[in-house]
Amino acid sequence: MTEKIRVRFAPSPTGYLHIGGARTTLFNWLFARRMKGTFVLRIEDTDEVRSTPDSVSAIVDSIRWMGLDWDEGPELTPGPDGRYASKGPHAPYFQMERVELYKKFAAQLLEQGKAYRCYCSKDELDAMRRQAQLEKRPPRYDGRCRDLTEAQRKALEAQGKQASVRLRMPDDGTTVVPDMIRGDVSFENALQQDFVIVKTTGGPTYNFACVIDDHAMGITHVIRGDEHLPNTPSQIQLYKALGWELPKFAHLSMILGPDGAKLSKRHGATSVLEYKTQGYLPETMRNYLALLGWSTKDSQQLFEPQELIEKFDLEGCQKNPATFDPVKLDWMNGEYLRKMTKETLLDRAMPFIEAAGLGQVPREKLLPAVALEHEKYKHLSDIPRLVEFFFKGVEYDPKAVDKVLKKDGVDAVLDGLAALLEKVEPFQEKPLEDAIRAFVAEKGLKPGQVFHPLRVAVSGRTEGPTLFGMVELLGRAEAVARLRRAKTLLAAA
RNA sequence: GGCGCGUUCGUCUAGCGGCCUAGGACGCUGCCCUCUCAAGGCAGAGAUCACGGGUUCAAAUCCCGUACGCGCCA
Repeated sequence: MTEKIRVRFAPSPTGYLHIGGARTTLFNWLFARRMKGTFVLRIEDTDEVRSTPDSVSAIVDSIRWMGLDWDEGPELTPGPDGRYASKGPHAPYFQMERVELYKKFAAQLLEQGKAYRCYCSKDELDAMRRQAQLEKRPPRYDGRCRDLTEAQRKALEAQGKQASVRLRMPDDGTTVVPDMIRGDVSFENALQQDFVIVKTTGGPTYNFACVIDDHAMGITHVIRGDEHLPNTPSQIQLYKALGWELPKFAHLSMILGPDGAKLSKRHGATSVLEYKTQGYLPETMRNYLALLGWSTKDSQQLFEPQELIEKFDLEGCQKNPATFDPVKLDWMNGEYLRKMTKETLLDRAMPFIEAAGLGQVPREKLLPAVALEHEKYKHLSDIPRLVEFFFKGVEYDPKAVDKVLKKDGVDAVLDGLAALLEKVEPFQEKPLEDAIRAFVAEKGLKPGQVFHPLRVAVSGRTEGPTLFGMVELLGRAEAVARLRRAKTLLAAA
């Protein structure tokens, strides 16, 4: 029996959950579910100025909207004070509530001489950096506080100097990052600097808190974005200094915008929740994001939810970055929309239908209207836009009127049609079609000469659902009224 | 600037030494279906596998350089 795997997603609550974070969450979650392991959500809120409770909510809501869940981490909803409690055996899962732990290990490292206090001020460090650059040396900390004597430290402290704590890095050799996606990546220790683990404020740095928690929480696999790869040798030295076993690392390639730069705001929507409001489905997001940087041997595109879990593996992860393609996302969302039953489709579209002011329309009227254009939707938000003419009255598209209605003979056609629709019995798709086709033949016209004006008269536009189904759904009174209205429109022109 | 990562159709990717005249998907083009728009079906265009050297009987696949892109540290 192998060790049970434990993975985590560890966002900083400094904004919404963006696409890249969502993909990292998804991969961790898929891996955990696939391996029957545990998925931990840990909030890295050590950046006191930028972290906000709202961001925690945004992240929690985003992950839940995607249909993902965590086994340990914040509770699903905040308490009365707006803060989230933690659930799970390694609680708390907010780093600000774990500072005692970091202090403890910092003290231990200090005591063992594996870390030391550094009294350099920001100005001194800046000067050091400039000097190094001038001399064309790598701009790294020179280790000047490494071997201060007790007396020297006392003196500096007497001057009121604040100390940070730095980890002593090896002077030579290399640190190898064994990565499940990219293989062994090695870094020369001589080029690494003694990095800060505790800031002058007393707070832990990202790299420090991260290592302490990953170990404390029993994380076996660290699956995270590529941008953390250069941090990893430092973290590995920390594991060594603490005498801890390394987790397995897997660094995911980044997601790029269409211009090849890291995906960001200027490329359009980057927040997961924006995709929700734009009418994308969580299942689409999961499927699409899974394919950004991962694939099966046969390049399968569409996956059932369970299938995605069963087929996901780290071996299928891509080393090179992927460009986010909104066009393919749209296609995929359309696929998922088409796969739904019309009932489900309507249920899922309800929030959008209500937002469009159609909440009062009875479900039995909505359902056939929505179903009529089922294959056309790419977003849930398309639905109200495409069906509202059934319920809100016609808005004539001037172009359609010009092109289709303002033609010789249309006037008579509309008249004839109105008279015809008064009589067709029953007022249903098939009898309507038969009657109208008979009308076409009787008048010696081509079908298009009747169908197109009818469509525009009744819906206001040249494209839409199947003609006779649409007329049936409109009902006799409304259809006739719209034909007459279109006629007056013509008369006015 | 240093270090690291990456480079297969416009995009996502398959490929892990011979099955590749480089496969699939989105998009694109054409045709079919058809009352429009879609959806669907069929067909097609599209990648000298970044470039240059090696290694090998044989390289998209292995090695070394170069270029470009990106990231991290500042």
